[in-house]
Amino acid sequence: MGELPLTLEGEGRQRILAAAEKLFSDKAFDAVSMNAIALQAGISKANIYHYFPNKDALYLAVLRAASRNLQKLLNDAVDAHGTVVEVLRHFARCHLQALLDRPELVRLVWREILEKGAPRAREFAEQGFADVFSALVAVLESGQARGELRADFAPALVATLMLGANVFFFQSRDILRHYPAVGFADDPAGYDAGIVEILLRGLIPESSADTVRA
Amino acid sequence: MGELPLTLEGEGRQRILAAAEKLFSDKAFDAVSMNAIALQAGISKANIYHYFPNKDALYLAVLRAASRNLQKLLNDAVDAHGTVVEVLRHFARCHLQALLDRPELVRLVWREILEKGAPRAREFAEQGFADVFSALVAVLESGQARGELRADFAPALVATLMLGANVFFFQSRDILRHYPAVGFADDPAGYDAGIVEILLRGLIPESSADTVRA
DNA sequence: CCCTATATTGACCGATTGGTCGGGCGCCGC
DNA sequence: GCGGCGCCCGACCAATCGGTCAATATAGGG
Repeated sequence: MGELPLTLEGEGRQRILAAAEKLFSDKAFDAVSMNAIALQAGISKANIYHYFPNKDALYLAVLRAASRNLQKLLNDAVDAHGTVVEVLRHFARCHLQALLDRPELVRLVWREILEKGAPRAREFAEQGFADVFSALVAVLESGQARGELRADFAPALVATLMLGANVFFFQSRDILRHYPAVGFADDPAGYDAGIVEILLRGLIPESSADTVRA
Repeated sequence: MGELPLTLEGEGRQRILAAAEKLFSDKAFDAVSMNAIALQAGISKANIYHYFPNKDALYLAVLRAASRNLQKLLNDAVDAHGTVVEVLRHFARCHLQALLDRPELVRLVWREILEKGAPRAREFAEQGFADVFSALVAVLESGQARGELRADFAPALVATLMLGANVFFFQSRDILRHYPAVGFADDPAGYDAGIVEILLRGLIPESSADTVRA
């Protein structure tokens, strides 16, 4: 018992998980049949039940793995060094790149968050959200403490703004692409560079910035 | 033929549409059965087929109506007067309020946009997006032309940023609410006020704003 | 070689799915 | 009174759903 198998452990299990991940990321839970998963994995439907007790458990396992992988990806975007401004630039770019690199994971997890009627694993999907959000808030707070950023804004609000900018870009990229006025749909790095610059410097010309305060 | 009925026209039809709208906004297409819709509407399943040829047509009709209503709501947020800054403040507040007032419509339309596997009526759902986005871009452009806003940013980028801030807030409000650092989850007006202020004035203290340009 | 444990399968189950059909109910013009 | 027509329903259909089961293939250890 417990001896390490020389042949790939759980090779069949991984095949099933990969197939289910692909299908569940494209279509909703009820729109994906166990037959379709078996077909995609190249095995029989009954064989799935050798590894997973039922459809919900399989879905949960897929979401669990996706959530873990996504969380790891996104956390990599947070660890950076240098001035706060540099960290923010790095975060924005890496965060969006992570989303775009693994769109299946993002769609999978985000759909679970949006679904109002069937919270199968909502708390679990929210976990990835937590770490990134908290880390970003911490960065902003330290920026305020060091005097690199204004002290009169709520860090959580700016964190929401930045995350929202990236998530919204990810979600609506296909729509934005066929707008002539949008030149950044296929240039996520440029998008984030612009976003961060605007956030840092604002939209008001400096000469008239004081007129806003009234 | 064509005589106006004194009794409510399409009263049954409206009942079905309302029931379907409620269910389709909570759960995905395949997760909502015709039986459930009939039950919710208080009629028989067979009766639905007297008004709609099949499930897809019903869903399409629901999405059509929702998209139209949402579009109307959101367009109201755009028409405003005064300085560009005032218009932006008004837009942000009204736009988010519209989303929060009719969450069923938003979820319905937005799910259709996110679904990668079954574009039942994507183009149709995107229609609402178009008007709001264009209108917001126009506002920003006029602000630049009048010199009220800086001239060195892309209007479409800022429009994306603002819409994303609201949509993301709408989507993740339930998650944000149980973060202690977030005080604005139940104060959308305050959230948007903060967003707009940051966008206008930036995060950098004015004294050190020039250090960013390097 | 056999024995055991894991993998894998086709056939099958009851329940539910989207959709159909024939007929009943009620109202309005004749 | 009496057709006709829009509205509405219970019963039914084939197909598919998630899930079960008994039977096989496939290994590796003794």
